[in-house]
Amino acid sequence: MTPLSRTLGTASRTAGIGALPAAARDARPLSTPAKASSSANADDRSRWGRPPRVLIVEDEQAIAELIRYNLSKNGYSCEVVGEGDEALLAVEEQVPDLIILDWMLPEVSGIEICRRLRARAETRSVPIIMVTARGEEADMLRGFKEGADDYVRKPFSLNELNARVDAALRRTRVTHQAHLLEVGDLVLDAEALTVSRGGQRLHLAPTEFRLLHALMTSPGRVLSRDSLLSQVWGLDSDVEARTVDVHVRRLRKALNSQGGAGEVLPDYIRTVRGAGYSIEQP
Amino acid sequence: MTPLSRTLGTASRTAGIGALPAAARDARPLSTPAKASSSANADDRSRWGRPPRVLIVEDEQAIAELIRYNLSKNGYSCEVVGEGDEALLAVEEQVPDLIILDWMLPEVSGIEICRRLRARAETRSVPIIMVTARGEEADMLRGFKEGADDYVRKPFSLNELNARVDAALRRTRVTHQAHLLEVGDLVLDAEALTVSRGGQRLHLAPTEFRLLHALMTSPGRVLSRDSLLSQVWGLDSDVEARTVDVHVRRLRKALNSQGGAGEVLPDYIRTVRGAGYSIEQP
DNA sequence: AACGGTTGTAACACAACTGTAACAAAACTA
DNA sequence: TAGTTTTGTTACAGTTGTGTTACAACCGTT
Repeated sequence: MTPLSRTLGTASRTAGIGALPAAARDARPLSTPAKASSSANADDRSRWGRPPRVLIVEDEQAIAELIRYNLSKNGYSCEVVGEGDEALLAVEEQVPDLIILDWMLPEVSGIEICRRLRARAETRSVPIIMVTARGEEADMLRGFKEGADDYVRKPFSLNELNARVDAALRRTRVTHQAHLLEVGDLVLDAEALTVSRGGQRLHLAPTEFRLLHALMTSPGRVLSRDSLLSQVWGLDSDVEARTVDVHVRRLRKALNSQGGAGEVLPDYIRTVRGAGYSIEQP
Repeated sequence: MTPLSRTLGTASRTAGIGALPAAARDARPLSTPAKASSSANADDRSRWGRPPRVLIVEDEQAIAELIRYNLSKNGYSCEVVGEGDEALLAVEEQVPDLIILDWMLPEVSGIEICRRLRARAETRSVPIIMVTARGEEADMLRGFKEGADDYVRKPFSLNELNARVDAALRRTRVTHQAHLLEVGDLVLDAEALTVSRGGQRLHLAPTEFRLLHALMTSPGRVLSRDSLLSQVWGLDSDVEARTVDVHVRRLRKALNSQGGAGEVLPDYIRTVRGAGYSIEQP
């Protein structure tokens, strides 16, 4: 009944620019294009909604501290324990997003911890990065065999460790944040903020663009209206779920009506009744 | 960039990872099967239903051959290409389960390939292991940033490579296959919410889909109408038991009447008089 | 102040889906 | 074989979910 009588909480909405306006200035939380920055910091924060939690299991204080400092600097939340038992307790209390595990521990061996973690359902899929003294290949193989995800030799480069931590965390969230997304002949460039189909440039309104971006980030997967609302409109928006439908309609129109002619192309967006929408090759 | 460390004999590997619960925030009651497993190779075969396919992108013939030999010996199916273009073509033709990518390629650089692969929806989640000459740390960081999953320095140990290949595939299995249910040539994807028989996509109504999902969760097992009612309609529904029959009928129709023709395929759903229904290969 | 592009909502139309009842056809029992 | 129980099949009316359109508010620009 009441047409937009409410005040927009944030005045941060950008509208019409000529060519392809978009979310550039519009600091929408979840539509951030991939940044060329080195560590995944801001990126990971937005993906988890909180700094990823890393558990460091390392008995040599100096090294532990080094790792902790380094990761903290990159926006991770770290906890350090020096012994295997403590590690298991810490995990019991709160399951971390990633574990950095020294192989040579005083009491319970790294391998034992690894095995225990893999045995439990809650921790089965938590990535484990082993750290061990130089080239003990047998150890390394053993570690992989027990279900470790990655392996770093001491002495290691902090950059390398960072990179591996980022990679491991990225994997748990399957999507790699690339700035080019392709599905069939649909190409979305999250950096240039452009979309084209079959080489032909399309014009999308900002919301349409973010919607398409959300869909193309996980192609084939069905996204519910709620999920899209939080991705496209932000977690704290009071927009009706049906609004998504209208924007899907607009997006479809923009994608499928090539040129100005009345011709209609096959549809990329699939409606899944009772569930939501997904994008896939028609 | 020649030397490799010697080939250690053993091919013994184990992997003890099960599936992790798939979060389906959209649909109604869904549950995921969890299987236990032990041996990696036999396991990999059974998970994929075929030997995992590995694409090796490496211009130095000797090294390529060495890797190929080694992986083949361990039950992987390998394809070798020497250039970036070829790699992209090969992937176009058939998406491999894993890619081993040399960083230093003659024409198109490894990084470029990596980027291209990450852009395309079909290859976005294929794990990539980079291989590069001695500690070019900058390269490594770059690689991870572009979405590589792992990194191996030349000269590398074949055992290490094997271990990393296994670990990467194990991860794919965990994250990727968790939401796939298969019975015969029937495949249900709980994430994409799709069902196909013999590769042919089928259309199911929501209730039919949930019903099939319930049946496929425990193939071969007979589920009573009550049990199906609670799984599909929820524990607190006041739906007649006979309604199940009607939906089974609809589901059968959808599954067995391929295409639009009048032809009828063998039936996957078995009626057990006095007990209920079960799904199994016809 | 007017304007063109954009956005969220409401309202209606339409197609798809759902549960039930009723009858037909098996399957079992005696 | 006749009688009984269980399942298959069909039709239908009510319900729900989506597509579509129109519209007023909004924003930045002119």
